[in-house]
Amino acid sequence: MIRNTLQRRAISRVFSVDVPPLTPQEVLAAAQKDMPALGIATVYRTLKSMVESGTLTIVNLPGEASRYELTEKCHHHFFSCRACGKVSVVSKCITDFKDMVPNSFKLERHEVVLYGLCSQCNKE
Amino acid sequence: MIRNTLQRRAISRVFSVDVPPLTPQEVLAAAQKDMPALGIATVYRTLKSMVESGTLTIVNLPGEASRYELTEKCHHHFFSCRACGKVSVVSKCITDFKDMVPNSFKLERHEVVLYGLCSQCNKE
DNA sequence: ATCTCTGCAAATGTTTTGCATCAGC
DNA sequence: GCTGATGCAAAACATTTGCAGAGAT
Repeated sequence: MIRNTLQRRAISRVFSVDVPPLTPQEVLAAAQKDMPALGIATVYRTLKSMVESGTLTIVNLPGEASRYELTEKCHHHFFSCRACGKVSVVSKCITDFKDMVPNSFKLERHEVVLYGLCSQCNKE
Repeated sequence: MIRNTLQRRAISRVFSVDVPPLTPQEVLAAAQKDMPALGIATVYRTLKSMVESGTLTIVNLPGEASRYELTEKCHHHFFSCRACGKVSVVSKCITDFKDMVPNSFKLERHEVVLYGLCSQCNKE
């Protein structure tokens, strides 16, 4: 059974507005405005349970700590330059990944990371 | 200028055979068979330069440390279950991602991570 | 009253960095 | 000989966990 605590409500509230994917540290800082005594361990524990319940989704950017965002938000895709390491956001999405997994799986979300050289490094 | 040292040759050799994506620790252990005094810092520094030169590619699995593999090897895609956390390998790959980036970019590789419920957790 | 959740601090694991020394070129 | 590369140890982060006490039900 999951209890409805002040801490969990403070953390949920952070994600109720329009925010970009956040790191656990950023979630902590934002939620501490409501709950100054909040600890980082609770943030990690709460984020994990919100991922398991499907409310949040982990966003993995190459070379960065995991970020979390609302599952319902439109997803992003990334391009990572192997030379300068810069990550850019890719808007277009060509979809239909359904055929990639067996029918017994429930496909909820996909994430695409493209690798190569960005326009800057491609010139040099 | 990049020097051709014993350490770099030992690390390169690890990747010359048919191996799965390796963590830096695994690379260290394998390369130490040739070079017992090799340190982990050198492994990290060498892996980074091999990624920048395009020889190696980083493979990011959700919830695991970064792994490295030869860029020329056929790529993999992953399915990550949000409930049990298990990661499975997806064989099929359907899409063409060329249209997702501007022409000024050089697209060399893509990685797809699918999220949802695996067949086990989907039943429950 | 029970039993989960929390905060703290310590432990764990990964990756980076400072620095003196070593070795390619 | 110059200068980049190495090994070590420490530092910097990210994340998890043990535990005793607080709080939700």
